[in-house]
Amino acid sequence: MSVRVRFAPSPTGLLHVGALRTVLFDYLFARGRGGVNILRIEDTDRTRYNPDSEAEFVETLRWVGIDFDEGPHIGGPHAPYRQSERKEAGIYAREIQKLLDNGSAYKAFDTSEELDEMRELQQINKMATGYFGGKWRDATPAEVADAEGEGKAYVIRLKIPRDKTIVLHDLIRGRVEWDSNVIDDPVLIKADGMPTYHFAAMVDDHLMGITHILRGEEWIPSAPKHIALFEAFGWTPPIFVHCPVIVGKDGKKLSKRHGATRVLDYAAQGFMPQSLKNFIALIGWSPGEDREVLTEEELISLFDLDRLQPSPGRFDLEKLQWLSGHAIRALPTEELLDKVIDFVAFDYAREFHQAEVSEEEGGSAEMEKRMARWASLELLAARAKMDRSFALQCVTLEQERVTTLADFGEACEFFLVDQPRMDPKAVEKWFGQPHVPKLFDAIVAHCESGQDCSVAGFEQLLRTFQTENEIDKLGPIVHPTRVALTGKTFGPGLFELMNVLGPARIVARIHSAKSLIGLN
RNA sequence: GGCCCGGUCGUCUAGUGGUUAGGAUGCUGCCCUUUCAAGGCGGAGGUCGCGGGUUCAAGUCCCGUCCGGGCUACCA
Repeated sequence: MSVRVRFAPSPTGLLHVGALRTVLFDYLFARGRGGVNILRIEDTDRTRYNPDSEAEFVETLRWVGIDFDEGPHIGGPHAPYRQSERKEAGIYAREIQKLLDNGSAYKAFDTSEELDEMRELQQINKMATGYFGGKWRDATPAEVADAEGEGKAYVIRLKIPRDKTIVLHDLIRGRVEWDSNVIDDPVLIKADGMPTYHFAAMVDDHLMGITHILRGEEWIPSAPKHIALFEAFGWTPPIFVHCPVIVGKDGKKLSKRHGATRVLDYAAQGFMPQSLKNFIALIGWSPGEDREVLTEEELISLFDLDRLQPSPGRFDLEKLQWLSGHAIRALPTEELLDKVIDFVAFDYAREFHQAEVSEEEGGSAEMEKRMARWASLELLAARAKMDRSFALQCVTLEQERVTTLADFGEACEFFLVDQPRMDPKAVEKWFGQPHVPKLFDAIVAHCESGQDCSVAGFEQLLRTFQTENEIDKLGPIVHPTRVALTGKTFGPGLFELMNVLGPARIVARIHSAKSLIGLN
């Protein structure tokens, strides 16, 4: 039987990294087995419905490079793929009738006040809370008819069999069992006629021929209800795969406190999809053989449900950063520049860098940083348009020094502006030495006299200056020059950087450096 | 409270009765070098949550225990 899996988010908000991991596994598993990957929207809760959510899912998944074979956006043999539409099509009404007819579901007319009261009583008596029958599980047809006649609202519940052992065979955790007497009767159809998750998801999984249900481990406690439901229908359940969750640094559920949770925020911060996928896949799964840096193809061919781990994993941003830097270094420079240009054209990245930043994420200081970063990124993209080969040289020189696409703006900034921002500490440290004025003059003279401005030419210039002035190390020559030209004490090789900058910019910068120390 | 899941260096992990418990990240030292990176080579970091058992032999099997997490809605 060929593999059919589904990602079934409920459209209540953003697509976060925890959910991404589940879809990633779906996708990797389906693609590696020549299977089918399905997107289904579980919009059965009208109160929490968010109309922008589905577009967010589709957009995010497209960015990350996870595609589907069937779904609301592309159709398919089991359409519709939105549960609200499936409800309108009468699918759930048809299926629930089967259960009502065979006696495994019943109508319950309890009011929410009555249910609250029941739970309160159960808590006081330290009993398990839940609906274990009430007066409606075994009500006579006459009682039900009366209540319906009075026009009372009702829900339809599943009649969980009593005195049985319900067994879950989970692919990751093995056999898990429950005494059916501790499982309460779940609502299948709400009073408004909408199905609950329990009902809609399982009915759809069966109807759509889903072979493996991949979902978060928070679903384990409701698995017995789902198994009982399949039994009530007489259907064979799919294989359950309860994936471990991703948690924050403190072992608690991932939240804003731990950094970005929205997948698109990682896109906006300049991480490339492949790095994110590589990183996320490695939480809870490993290919063995100590392999970690994997291409898309390797991920797909190596991925296997058998190697999933049961324990929750923490989200380690530093490892993502390493993977990201690694991916950037592996890219041919032409391609890398294109990615940077695309990144600057990416609407959400711009919005992210220009948006208000909440206090817990760093407040106005962080916001200023982001805006500055974005400004320098736009400068780079603009330059690339006018003079691609210049931008390419800048990117090449910074390639091994950055971890995300977003880092290129700041890294390349000194190449792009008229006058770089000077680090006052660097100025103080390196401009005071006695040979510096003479050094600056030598550089200006070299540039103005049209001498060799290749990498080797600049190297020779500075090395000659060193020997002529009997300075025992190259550092005292390189550092002041670097500060004068870039404003910083770190960056690409000086000779390479001078070569890219060219004589005109060098002369201008040396002049302003001189005026900074009162020499002009 | 009840039910369920989990527990190997800080973190991600390899490991399915016999290994000096391996790799990666992070930290750190050295090399390279004009700086910062990158790269190369090292180092520290683990009483495999704890206690019992089974066994010649236990991270691996069994029991107990502790800690962490989840669920306990007409949310998903």
